[in-house]
Amino acid sequence: MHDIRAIRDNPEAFDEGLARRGLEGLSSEVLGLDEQRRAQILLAETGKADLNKLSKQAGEAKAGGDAAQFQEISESVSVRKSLIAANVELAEALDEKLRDMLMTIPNLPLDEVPDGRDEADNVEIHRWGTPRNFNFAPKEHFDIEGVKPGMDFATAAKLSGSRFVVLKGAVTRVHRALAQMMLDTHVEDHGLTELWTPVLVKSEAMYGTNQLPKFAEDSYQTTNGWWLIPTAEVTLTNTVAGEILEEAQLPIRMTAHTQCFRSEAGSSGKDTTGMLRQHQFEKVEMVTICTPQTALAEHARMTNCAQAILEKLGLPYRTIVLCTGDMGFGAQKTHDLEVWLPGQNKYREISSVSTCGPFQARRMNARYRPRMAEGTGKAETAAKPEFLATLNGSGLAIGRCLIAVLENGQQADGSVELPAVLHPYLRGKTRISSAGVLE
RNA sequence: GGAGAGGUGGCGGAGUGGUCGAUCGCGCCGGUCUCGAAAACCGGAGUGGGUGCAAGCCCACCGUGGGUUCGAAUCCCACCCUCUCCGCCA
Repeated sequence: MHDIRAIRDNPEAFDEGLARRGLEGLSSEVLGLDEQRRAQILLAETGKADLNKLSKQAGEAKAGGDAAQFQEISESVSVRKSLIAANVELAEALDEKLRDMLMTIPNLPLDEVPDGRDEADNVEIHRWGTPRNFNFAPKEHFDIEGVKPGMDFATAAKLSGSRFVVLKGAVTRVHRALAQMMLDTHVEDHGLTELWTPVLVKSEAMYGTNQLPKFAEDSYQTTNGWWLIPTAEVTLTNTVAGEILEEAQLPIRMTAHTQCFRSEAGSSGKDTTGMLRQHQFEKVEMVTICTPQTALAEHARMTNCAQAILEKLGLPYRTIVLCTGDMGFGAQKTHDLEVWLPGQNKYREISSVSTCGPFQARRMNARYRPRMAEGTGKAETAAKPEFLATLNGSGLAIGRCLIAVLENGQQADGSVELPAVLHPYLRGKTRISSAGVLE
């Protein structure tokens, strides 16, 4: 959510930011509403101040035993009350209207983010690994002989419909090994704290991380009002909602392995075969809570954490900066990691790492108390709470990572050689045979 | 699901109709003392909003939403949440 003061102070910058995202300027609309709202607040509060004064006088009259005076004041109060109530109601309505408007306006891109309309304008900033030279035509994951017995879309369709999968045998072991390897790496090599969280959350949490109010149709809701999280960003980030942290506690770097649920409402027809795009999938998520000043450094760090996983797996990838027109709603800057999928002969998104600045924190009312500079301890310099910065990134999407491992490791005979880093997690097994057996 | 207790400022914990935005303790900040620190003592400090060049003034906030009253943290109603015990259960 945007800070109305910032818009008031610099409406041009606000509109320029929106323009960079390909959106119409909204400052005049927002500020017009803000002005109305403030005028109404003034009206309502003046009325309330009046009433408060009269109440006090009534109390004094009563204490002084002046019944006539008390009677007169009481009556004058009741006459004014309804008018003031109407003013208060209108003020609240305008306040809510402004808040609702601010809630649906996306975050502004940082200066350094490249301008552009869509994914064609994204900029590659890093490339690692060389796609293997296959001496045969590499297949997509669901067509590889050794994978077929372990990836059952027909049975999943019977149970749940399209965009679901049943994994069996060797493939489940690899899937599970990937999750463990990612978590262990983040915890031990990268110093993140592992959390295990609910996947059912209240609406407030979904508001905090921008899924609501604008993107309700992308997620699932239970009959009693809980939402199924589309990503652990929701639970991890909202752990600090409503809190005031001490600067010394920062940064807080978290990771969690969870199920994720997405309706994929806007993507019918896209990636319909295979398990690239599912309604239910697993992901290891990373979230950092820090000061706005350190957010960019943390963003770079988090990108490295995600890249490290792909490098450990020996999977070729590239990292791109999303252009202004392709960034998600809450992001100030986003890196996407794209892994090489030989079956598709393409790089495909496997991780998205974003800094939101104080945008989500403002929604969540998540703040920190800045450390005071030494020797400046006057009362007026006492540290006021400020909004935190929040960052999130996949580290990584496990299903997509599984696909990448299978496609990149496939052999001419339909077997799959698995990355060495996974062998310990497979009790020394190194490959899936063309018959689908882990050996 | 049943019974009970409770939700107050950064934390702990008072407060049961009118200078209570809230006693007190801890923690925090400044000062005195000290070579320096600790202790002790003195002083300061809630959050959000409106208004004003500013000093300041005003409004709201004691889980949430209603109600009673001239006036509510305090009384009434509904809801939410937490904790304890019992039951059931992975």
